[in-house]
Amino acid sequence: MTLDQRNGNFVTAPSAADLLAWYDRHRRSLPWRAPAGERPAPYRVWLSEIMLQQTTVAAVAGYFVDFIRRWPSVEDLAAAPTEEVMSAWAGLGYYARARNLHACAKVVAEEFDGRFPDTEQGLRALPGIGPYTAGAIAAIAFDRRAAAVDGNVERVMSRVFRVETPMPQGKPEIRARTEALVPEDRPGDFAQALMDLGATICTPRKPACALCPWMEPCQGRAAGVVETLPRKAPKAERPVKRAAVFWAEAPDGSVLLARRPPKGLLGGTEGPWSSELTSDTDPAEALVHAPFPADWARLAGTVEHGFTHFTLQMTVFAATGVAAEAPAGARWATLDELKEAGLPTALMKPAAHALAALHGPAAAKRLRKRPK
DNA sequence: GAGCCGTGGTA
DNA sequence: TTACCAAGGCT
Repeated sequence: MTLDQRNGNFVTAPSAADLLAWYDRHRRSLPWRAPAGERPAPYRVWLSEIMLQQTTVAAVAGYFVDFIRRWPSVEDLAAAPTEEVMSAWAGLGYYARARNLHACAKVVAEEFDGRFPDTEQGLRALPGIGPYTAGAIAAIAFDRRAAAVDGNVERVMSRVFRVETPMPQGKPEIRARTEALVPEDRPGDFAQALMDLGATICTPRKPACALCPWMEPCQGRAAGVVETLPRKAPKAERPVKRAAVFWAEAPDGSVLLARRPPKGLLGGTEGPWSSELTSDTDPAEALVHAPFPADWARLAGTVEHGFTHFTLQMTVFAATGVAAEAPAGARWATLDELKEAGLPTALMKPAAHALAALHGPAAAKRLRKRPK
């Protein structure tokens, strides 16, 4: 028991044992998790943790199974062409993760003989692995006494300890609080238990406090401020930017696909030719950005896509029966090849828009991803 | 440290 | 519809 100076309440500390007991009864079964009491393969832990960065469990599950089936080991993944990895990742978002994933696989396969480092510090040095992911892999795959502080843990800890300092200023305190709680025994289960608690009980809205193993010691609940935590500064509003997308079809029905530069927005992905997506392009002056001269027709309507920091409004220009060389960095591809290439959602939208306009809605539907 | 970097689900 | 947000990392 300690005294909370802010309100004079006596509070008991949350215990790892209580959380682990709850976890033993309520742990989620997930594709990357080993059965209770077993340690999952580091490759699977790493792959899942990268995919789960800022991405929901539901979105990741299918991709994880696909990747494991296609590349069962880190050596297999390292040996794959980068283009294939990018295609397999298409639709998951944050494409720098896919580039770093492949780079990391190569380092592990070629320099570490296929074995992941088993310490936070060693893991932290690999591409795509930051403080959170290093802690998660060290704890889950190697049972190291490491804290894995993600958005879930931030929420749980800010509530249990009533940390009212706004993020990100409050992060250091939350990390310290978490590290102090990690048990010597079962640190990997502790990390996963904390995430399960955040995902299923201590949710952003309407947390199920009555079911929480830490209801008793929760200071946020005692103060009646649970749902207001963690505190965050208001986000800046998203500007709208305009771009032109050029859908070109050759006489044989193949379409023009361009590979985007490796860094920046949608870096390394393929899609229809377009003006620079991050600059604001007036559709009335868009034709200067076309891949080649042609009889470009502006299609009716626009296509919108929301990114984290801006909304993109795309005007689609189409040309059919085009007999032209593909510009450098681009190629003519059949629609089957386009599906194989995998387009980011932002560019799948204008592609579907063009197909629907030129060939009817049925043609656009064929673009949709099918379960393998 | 703050901006950049996707996507789909939810209320 | 808008707004928030989900197992963050890089620059």
